Amino acid sequence: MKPHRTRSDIKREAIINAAKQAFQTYGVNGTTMDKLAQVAQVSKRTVYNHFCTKEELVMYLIRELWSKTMLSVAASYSSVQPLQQQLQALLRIEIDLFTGDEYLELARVAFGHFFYKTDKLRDEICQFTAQETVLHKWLKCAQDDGRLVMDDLQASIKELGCLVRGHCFWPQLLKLEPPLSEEAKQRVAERTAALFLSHYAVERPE
Amino acid sequence: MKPHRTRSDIKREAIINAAKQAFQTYGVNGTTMDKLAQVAQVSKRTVYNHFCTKEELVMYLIRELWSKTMLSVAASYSSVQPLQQQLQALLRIEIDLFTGDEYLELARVAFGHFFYKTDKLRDEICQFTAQETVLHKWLKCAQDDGRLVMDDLQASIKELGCLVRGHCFWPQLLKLEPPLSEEAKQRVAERTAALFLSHYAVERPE
DNA sequence: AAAAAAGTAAACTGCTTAGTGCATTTTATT
DNA sequence: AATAAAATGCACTAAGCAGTTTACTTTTTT
Repeated sequence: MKPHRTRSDIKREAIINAAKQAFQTYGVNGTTMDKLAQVAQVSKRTVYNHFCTKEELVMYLIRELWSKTMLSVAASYSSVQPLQQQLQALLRIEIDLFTGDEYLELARVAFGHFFYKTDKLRDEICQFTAQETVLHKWLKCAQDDGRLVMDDLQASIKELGCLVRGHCFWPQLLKLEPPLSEEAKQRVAERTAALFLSHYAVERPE
Repeated sequence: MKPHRTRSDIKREAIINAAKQAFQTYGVNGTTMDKLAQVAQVSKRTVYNHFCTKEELVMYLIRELWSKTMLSVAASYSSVQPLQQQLQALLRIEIDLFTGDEYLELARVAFGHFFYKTDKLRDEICQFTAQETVLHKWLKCAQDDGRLVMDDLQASIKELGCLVRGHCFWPQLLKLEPPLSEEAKQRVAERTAALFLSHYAVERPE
């Protein structure tokens, strides 16, 4: 069945796209509703017909993009595959998530908007942090299987997170460094897995 | 010789302190010049007598605090001390720098101000990044001494930086996590050094 | 074709804020 | 004590911006 995109739908989409782009480029405060309407090729009144206030538009964007980005991935531990190979693949998934345009743009809008409203930011972030469990589960399985020995699982997870985000998220969030190339992503996954495993993996000729 | 702090000096200092605090709390945009004058217990006109524009005040603060923060530390490699001990101490210095109130507050003001002016941010940051050489030098010495083997020195430095900043800078910058306690700082230094060395240090009974 | 729903343009309200002008008072210098 | 320098209070300008109102046109639905 055809969605039958009405004019209203088209206008709405134009507004959302314009907002996404403008917020990401100029920030929420730097984007006036007049400017936004102009970019969206839409009357300002139409913007207000779809979103009662600017804040509502901002929150809609953040939540909507967020849920789109958060398609959680399934991955499971294998007791036969080499750890390096498995961990590397897992990290690669995480890296791809962070380096995705959608994710980074969203993060920029959200952090820019919430930079001085840190309470709200925490609230919003709490609602999704539950997804961080893939790595967690895998590490636990590997530990139970006796192939990893970690005295403090939480700390080890954090170490992985720091390495990944430090390479492909924080510098890009502030545009201090350009986005990683495909090779660079792969390199980060490899090196990070190797570094991590050489500390936590038990010695065993494979 | 006595500095002879005139009233003018006192007022100026009050302005600077008020700005430091207000910018850090409410952000540059969230701090009006009227509010600032009120906090500083000073006439708004006096603020403008000391700083022609708000922007000038912002940039003064950032540059001034920056140079204060950047008292570079001296540290040298020893071929007899255990690597873990040396690296741990070096990391601890770095951690202390990042977790210092001055540094964090400055970073918040700067990032908040430059979040959507990334070109200017890069320009400003370029002028000080030369200081990142302490770790660099140490790693090179250890490598030349044959006790570390790193295929890519730059990448290894980055790994250390990710681990340190990921633990004690980024989350605190956005107030997603509270500042580290003294024990926590020590723990991060220990764990990070251990993780790093177990990958890059050559086997040798000490 | 008529009615309802949505969009448009432009002027307008109300509020905030950076920065100024000026007459007056306070502090520092000679 | 006289003069210069800095600080003050307060009204003011000019600009920007979220959100509204109005009178009118286009699209969708029935």
